[in-house]
Amino acid sequence: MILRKYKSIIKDEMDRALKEINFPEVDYQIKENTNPEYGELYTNIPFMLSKSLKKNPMDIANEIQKELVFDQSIISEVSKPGYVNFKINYKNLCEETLRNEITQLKESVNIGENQKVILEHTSVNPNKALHIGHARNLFIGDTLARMLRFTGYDLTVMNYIDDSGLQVADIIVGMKYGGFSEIPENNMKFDEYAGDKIYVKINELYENDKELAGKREYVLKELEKKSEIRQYAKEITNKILKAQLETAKRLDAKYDLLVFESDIIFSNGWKIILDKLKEEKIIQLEKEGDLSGAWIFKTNFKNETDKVIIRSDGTSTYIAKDIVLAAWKIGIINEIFNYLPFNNTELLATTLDNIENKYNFHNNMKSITLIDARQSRLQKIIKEILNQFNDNKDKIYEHLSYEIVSLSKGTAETLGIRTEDKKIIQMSGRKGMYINVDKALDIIKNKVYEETKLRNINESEEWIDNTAEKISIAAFRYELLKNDLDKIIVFDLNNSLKLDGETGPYLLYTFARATSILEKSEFQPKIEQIKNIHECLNQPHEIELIKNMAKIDIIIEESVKNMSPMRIAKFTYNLCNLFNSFYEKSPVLREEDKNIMNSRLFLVNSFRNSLIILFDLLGINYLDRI
RNA sequence: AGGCCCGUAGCCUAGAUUGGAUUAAGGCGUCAGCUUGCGGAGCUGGAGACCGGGAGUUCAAGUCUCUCCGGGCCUGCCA
Repeated sequence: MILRKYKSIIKDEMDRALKEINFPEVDYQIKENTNPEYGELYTNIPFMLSKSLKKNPMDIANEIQKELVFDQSIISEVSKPGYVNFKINYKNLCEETLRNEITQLKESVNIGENQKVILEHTSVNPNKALHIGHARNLFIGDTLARMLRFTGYDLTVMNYIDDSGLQVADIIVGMKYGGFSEIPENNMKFDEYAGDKIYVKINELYENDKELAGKREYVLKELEKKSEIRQYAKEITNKILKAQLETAKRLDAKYDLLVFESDIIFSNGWKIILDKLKEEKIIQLEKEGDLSGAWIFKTNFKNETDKVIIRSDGTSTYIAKDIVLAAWKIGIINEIFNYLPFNNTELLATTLDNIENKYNFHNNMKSITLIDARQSRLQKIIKEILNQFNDNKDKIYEHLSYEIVSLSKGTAETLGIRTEDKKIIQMSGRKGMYINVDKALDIIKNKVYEETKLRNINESEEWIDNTAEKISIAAFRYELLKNDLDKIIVFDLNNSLKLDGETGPYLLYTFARATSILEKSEFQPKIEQIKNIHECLNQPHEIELIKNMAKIDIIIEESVKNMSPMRIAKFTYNLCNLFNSFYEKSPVLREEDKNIMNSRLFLVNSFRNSLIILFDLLGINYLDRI
């Protein structure tokens, strides 16, 4: 719509010109300039051609530039060692940017073209409450989901529920044989109760109670049969899951589909996959050695040990279920589930009940699985196996990896964790070394509540509480999104209580400022009523703000292509930063020249509209006042 | 031991895809300012980085290659 449009106009004309002068084809790009002095865009193709043409870049640049023909909105210039720069007429850029409309923007960034994609995130074992590491997964996943939908993908967001694993078994052992009550004490949230009170304690008890430890193996086996214990476990895990989903809802994450591991186990999917694996000789029966009698997958990777898929006793390993799930996602096998609303909500869940199937979630063009970096090896193996199926053609299975959240030494110590000489502490659900999402949020909220109250003494208790809740979530969300996926986040409670600088509250504050101006102005000007808006908004800080707003389409496109929520987060922060400079330097309501005032007002309104779009992508609820 | 990831001011973090042109950008902290002015959860300015070390490729390297150092993770017939 804006800068992206100019980029493609320039690219087209460049292509034409290069063909005209008969230059060899190279894969070049139109890039953004870091220094606005040289114009908005440039190309470095003269350098790329310099060698093969045996000419110096400056001459090539001149040759190209002479051939280029644009209308008055674009000026091309050659500068120093051999760049061709493109300056976009500020009048055009300014007017087009300020007229930003969401429908137009969506159209211009429609890179998905309705392609069917499935995104899995969260996927926390239903035996404990979400901790802040899970929150990172959830925030990244939910933000990606918003980005993919915005750019026109036909997306399914799924949450995988491992309801038959060892971790669930621990809770069942605790309740059935360990003497733990099925009802939490003091109205504790059920997921928190299971995780904090049972999971941690039962693992301690195993140390000295061999019989209890034996029960765990028994329960685990029963979970894979249609047994009474399985039925019981289903009830318990559903209660935990509901509690987890309450937290997810508080964090503003939305899912379309829950896939239960137990439904994979009891479906015919595994049999189909197993036959295919054997038939296509992807796995093979080991005849001798340590793994004798097991079916294994030999990896191509250097020095990797072979992966057991079926144990010598005939049972399947954990990875087997993942292969079925992955194969289902990209349509290597047909639909194996039916679907029912979960807990009477809009959220759907898999079922094997024989009902009419109105939905179809398998067979996606692309599958994105968001799991932390520790599972990279396993995911690599799954991808490798999928690649070997004959009927896997052009489908993409992608593991989107992100680094974990660790605790700072100080924060770990406040939890009573012995840190010894370690600088950062890895969380562990089993050892009870973690910070619950709800608790972390409550701590942040207490602080935000005080700050909000100070600034809004006349507001109702309800208003303050609701506002504090929203600000806290924005703070938490931004905190976990602003780093790139490959960076470990060291979580420090004191640090996350910061409400200024590059934070969620700063974004909300900026939004409220912009809103406040618009509320106080008597009318909203139409751009047609303003004379020469580009001349009224011609101070450096105004130009910089507008030019950055013009980049929104490019940023959204790049963020999606690189699966980078961080890029949108940083862009939004930068835009707010520029707006606050504008706010200090260009008074709006106090400006005496009516035309200038209206121009600024119009800018404020456009900026606010841009923020609404960006906040929506980031999952931040905007507030007109904070 | 092998594989993957990280290393940018005191601390944290950007610097995208495919190397490109200002004094390498921002936040925290620190120092100095700004409010009878549209919300100070803000703004302006200062100090603070030879981008972990070294070598290489290139007209051009924070960015690519190699190597070394430091840190993290993974490597189960557990899930």
